[in-house]
Amino acid sequence: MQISSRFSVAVHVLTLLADNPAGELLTSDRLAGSVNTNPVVIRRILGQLKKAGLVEVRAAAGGTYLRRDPATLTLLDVYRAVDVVEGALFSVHEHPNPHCAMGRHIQAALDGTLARAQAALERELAATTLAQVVASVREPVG
Amino acid sequence: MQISSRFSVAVHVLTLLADNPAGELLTSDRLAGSVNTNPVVIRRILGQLKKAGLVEVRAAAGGTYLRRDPATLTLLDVYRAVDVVEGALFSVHEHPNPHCAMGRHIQAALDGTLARAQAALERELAATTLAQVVASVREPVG
DNA sequence: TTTTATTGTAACCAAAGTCGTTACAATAGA
DNA sequence: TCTATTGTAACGACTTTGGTTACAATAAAA
Repeated sequence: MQISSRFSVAVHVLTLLADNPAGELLTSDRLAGSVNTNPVVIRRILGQLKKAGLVEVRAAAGGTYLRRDPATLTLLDVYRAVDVVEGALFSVHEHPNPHCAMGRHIQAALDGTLARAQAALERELAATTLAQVVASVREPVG
Repeated sequence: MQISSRFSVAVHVLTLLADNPAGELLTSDRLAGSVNTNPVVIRRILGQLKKAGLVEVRAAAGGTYLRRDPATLTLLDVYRAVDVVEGALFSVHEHPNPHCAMGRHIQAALDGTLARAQAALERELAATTLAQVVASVREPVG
């Protein structure tokens, strides 16, 4: 099982927007061209990014532009925006046996442990900004 | 999207085994009772744990016992054993547009970033032993 | 040897999520 | 008014998950 590519596609799109000359809009068709997918897939993701305030989308002779400073926009913001993991990353069995005290205690102990692992993942995402991604794209060596 | 409960069920089962008086076997029926699921689900998971050398399973008047020292068995071992994430945790779009250099570079930069996030998660899992889980179950306060 | 409890595994199902696609109304700039 | 674009609904094919039934293989015990 993998985390939906919605997240990586969103970062891809935001990177293109951040790299774009200021003020110029990119259409879902052009963005889809770079990712190589269907424009509707891109529009669905743009809808989520818009809802989270990361981009502004214009209809008609339209397109999208970035609404946040790439230096302060972290991958955790994107991760949250596209709603790729709702709540807990690790699923635990929903209905533990209520008659087994041992079982209940294990679930509780496990919850804490798994939450720490999830937090480690999110800390790493929070430590990476869109500006850093753009920089490493421009200079593949670094 | 969440990581399969196979992983948390496996840790649950191993915790029960570690807490069990030495030498005594637990059947899939009893283990299923604590987790509150079907014995076949447990047996499927035990099969993976056995394959990875974490447990020994006996047929007939059978059952399962732990084969590794809880103090050195980490949650990363379990995570790997149940094969809950094959390869990369984050999926990236499989077919980037080969004609878009920008797109290709973004994919490469993204791969590195996402691999770091995954590594952070796995480091945390590797830092937690089964013995620690057992201890926190026995003493819920700590 | 026979009996018996248990494992190992195949087969099937319903539910959910993903990703791509077609279609079309709504929008806003020229 | 014309036109390019967005927003969204609807659908399909695919995959994974978790539960269930069924039954042969196994090995301990009687």
